[in-house]
Amino acid sequence: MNSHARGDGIPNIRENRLPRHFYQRDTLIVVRELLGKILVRRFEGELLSGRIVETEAYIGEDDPACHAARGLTPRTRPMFGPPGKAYVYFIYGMYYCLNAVTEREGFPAAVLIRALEPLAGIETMSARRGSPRPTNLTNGPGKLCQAMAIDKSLNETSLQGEDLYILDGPTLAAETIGSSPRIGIKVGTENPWRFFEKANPFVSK
DNA sequence: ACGCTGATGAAG
DNA sequence: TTCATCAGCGTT
Repeated sequence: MNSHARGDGIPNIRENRLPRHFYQRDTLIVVRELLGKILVRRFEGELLSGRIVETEAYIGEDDPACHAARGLTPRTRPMFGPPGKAYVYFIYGMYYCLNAVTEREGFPAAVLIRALEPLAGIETMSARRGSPRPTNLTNGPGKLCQAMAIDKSLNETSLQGEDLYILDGPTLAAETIGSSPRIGIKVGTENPWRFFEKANPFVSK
């Protein structure tokens, strides 16, 4: 029985979680297919969720913008590990960023989740963000982590677990996906490895 | 355009 | 131990 055929009208959330093999593929495929999927965070008994509308790919030790370009260190270890786990890092002294680890174990790569379209738990997320407008809640990698209470305690946790996971959803049509160089980096700008849903107001600035 | 803020890794 | 760097954000 699949998740749409339970007969009780309640989606089978567990079975809808993206499996590990979704992530164990070419990062340039995963970075596009993650658009439209649903990021879910269980926090203090409440489910906070949002539809992924912007992502970036960081691919291997030869990508100068990838943290793994300096090799295996304590910080970058999650990217060298098995796919389907979270890589959460602290940046600029104030913010966290969430990545989904991709590719086979031993090949360091990940997809940075840059923006969400808020779905559930909007009241809680607004309060955590200091009550900004809905379009200013999760339109940036640091903002969405603040809204969803994602910090280093979730580093290296499975994305098929109970506290943080990504649900399957319809893959976006290619013509609705835009791309550009990645944001905030000074190297690797020749690669247009940022992807976003065109004309979506929840994409970052 | 700039200041906030602290982890990170390289240099010494 | 110092130092430069930094995949961000908010305010100016």
